[in-house]
Amino acid sequence: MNKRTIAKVAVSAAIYTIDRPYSYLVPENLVETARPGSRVTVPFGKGNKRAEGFILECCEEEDERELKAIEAVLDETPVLTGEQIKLALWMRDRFFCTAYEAARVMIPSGLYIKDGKRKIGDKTETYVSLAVPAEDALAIAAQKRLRAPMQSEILKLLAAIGEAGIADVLEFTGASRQSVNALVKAELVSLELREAYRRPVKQSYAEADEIELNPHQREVYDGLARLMDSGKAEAALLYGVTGSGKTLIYIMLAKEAVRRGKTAIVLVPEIGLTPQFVSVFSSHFGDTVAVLHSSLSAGERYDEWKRIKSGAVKVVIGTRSAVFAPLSDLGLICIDEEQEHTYKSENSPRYSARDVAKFRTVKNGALLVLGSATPDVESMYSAREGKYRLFELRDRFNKRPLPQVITADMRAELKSGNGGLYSSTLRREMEKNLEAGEQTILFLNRRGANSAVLCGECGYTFTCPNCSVSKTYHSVGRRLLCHYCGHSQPLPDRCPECGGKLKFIGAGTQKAEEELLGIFPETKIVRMDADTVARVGSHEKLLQKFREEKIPFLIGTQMVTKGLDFENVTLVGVLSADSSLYAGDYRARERTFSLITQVVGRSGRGEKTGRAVIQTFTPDNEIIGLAARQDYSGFYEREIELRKVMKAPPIKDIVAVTVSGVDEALVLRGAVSILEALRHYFEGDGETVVLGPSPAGIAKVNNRYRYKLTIACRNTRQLRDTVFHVLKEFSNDKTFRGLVAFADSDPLY
DNA sequence: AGCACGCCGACT
DNA sequence: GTCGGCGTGCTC
Repeated sequence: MNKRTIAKVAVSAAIYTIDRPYSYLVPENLVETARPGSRVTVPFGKGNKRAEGFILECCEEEDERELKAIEAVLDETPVLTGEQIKLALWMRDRFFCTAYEAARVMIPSGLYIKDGKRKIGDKTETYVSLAVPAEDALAIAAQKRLRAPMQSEILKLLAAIGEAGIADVLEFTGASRQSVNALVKAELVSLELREAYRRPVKQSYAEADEIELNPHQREVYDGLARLMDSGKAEAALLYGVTGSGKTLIYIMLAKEAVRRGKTAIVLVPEIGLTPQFVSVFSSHFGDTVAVLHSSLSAGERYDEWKRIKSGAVKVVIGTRSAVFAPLSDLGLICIDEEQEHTYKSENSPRYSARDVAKFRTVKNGALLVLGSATPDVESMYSAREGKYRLFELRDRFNKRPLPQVITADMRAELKSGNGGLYSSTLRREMEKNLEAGEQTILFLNRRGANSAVLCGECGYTFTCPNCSVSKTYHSVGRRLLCHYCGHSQPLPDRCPECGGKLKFIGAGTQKAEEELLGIFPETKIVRMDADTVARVGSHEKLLQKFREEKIPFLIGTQMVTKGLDFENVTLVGVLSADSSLYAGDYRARERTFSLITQVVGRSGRGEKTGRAVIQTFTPDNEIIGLAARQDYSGFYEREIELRKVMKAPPIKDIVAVTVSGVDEALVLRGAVSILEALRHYFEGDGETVVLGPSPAGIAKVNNRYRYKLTIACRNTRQLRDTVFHVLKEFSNDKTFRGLVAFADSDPLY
């Protein structure tokens, strides 16, 4: 019997219900390069279609089984680390995805193959260095001063700094490439072609002063830093009101991790927050900071990833997927605003960055810090149960008092004949601010920033022909498009039904701006929505304008709630506090509380005390009252009681199963069949409840109807195995041919 | 999912 | 006789 080298491969063509490590023969000539973590191409299925895969494991086997062979190895060195391979297999079990899908989110798309060639090439740069000792170089420089002044300058520069990129050398000395060539010929300097990195971060940053923590921050920092001593994995919830200095704690902890030869990841909830984090971290960590998020160009992302893998990076900052950064010796992961739903992926792999972070910190004996001003009820519950260490920062920076909050009753406004967006209370406060030359932020509690279009005469709306949603208007190219399937059409001049005039609705920022101009005709306003952001290029630029030109008003949706730190903002207006309250899911109250609390915290971050006006039609609503008082613990106590009654998380876990297909009746029958199968398996276990089917939040996407089942359970290995089993049986059931079913742990809705 | 194998009806 | 319909079952 002969010994063969076998590779276990995660294959791209394997769908969820048939996914497992597939064994392939490693041909003699590939034994050297086929290593765990490398990508390969393999034949798969009856037609031996070419598929891509990741090698999970290599082993020697005495086996007679007829095996197919690996076709080609795509990487000279493995793209996945050993830890990432383990993580991919864990994600497969935990998030109902294939190992290939899990592995694929860990590597930059720039690595992907097109027409047999990599899309993104490696960038190289020529480096110049001295070929002789520095003293000799200086002596020669002195000789050459008159005959070859440029060469002389280059030698002096290199004697001072050792080596530099050729572009920098030429720019700094004003020399031309000929001078460098002459020096090379004279064997005084040498050239070297080196891999260069496309950097998304500007290279120059002022070095920061030492951070000085106040006694309270110091105490919290010491407690957290002590957790790093144990060498065991630890998880902590850092609960600190807005402006209490959580970012300083992250920086200090990252410094401590680096001092111990470890590395750190800092996650932020949205791209808009990365620039300010990157700039403050760069001023402390210089070039050893890398940034990862989805709006980097493919080249930048690829290069940051390479730089991280090379070991040159100590601190990675980024959004959700940055949790996969291939850092070795990970010592710390901080997740800022940990309650944000953006940490959960809505498409496969449907992972939660918090859970992935937990996995990685446990595997590395590292520290996990979840930071928030309004922690997720589930995280606070874990902290109170002793699963996380709890740390609190109670004081705002410089002991600034919290803003004074006024609730404006919009019912009363309506009765007294004010049907507009601004209450008399808010108008009065805005007037005061205008007079005092102070700035105001107005927050519209709406999701997203795009607007829908309807006919002002017959009420015709533009709905997507494939999905059950309204199309949104994009000023770029003046088109209407569907966010779910991408269906797009030019905006007609008139209503296609009655020829009436079209009206823009939606986020309402435009309307809020118009009405505000009606009240203060002379004033300047910065409006932040998809339209204006697209026009100026980035929302950074709009904020800069607001800050630098001291524009009196900033109007926006959720993008104004986070991270903005403007000293001169002393008033915040929440125009419609109620609108997120009645979404119907168990997280609606939590989202509303968190949103209002955060936006109110934007006020009064400088010397002057801030004010906030919360406008509501339900001033007696408990959540609005609690947010107005910034009373998180009051909110938590009530909410946890409700969750106990509702058997919602954290008391129970939720796993959702979604069934989709073109034929709505069949989808419904399929969902019922899964429901019955699940109930059959969970019969008599006393804690698992299966509810549904109900139409999904967006009932139709891409002409496919979607129905959902909700399993309230303990999300254990055994439970997930059962769900997997039921989904597998379902996919084998011919009566439901054409339907697709998938499961999601802790879905958003 | 995607593909081949296989067993029944209308064609040269 | 044979081309091709899509029902069935497997994927190293």
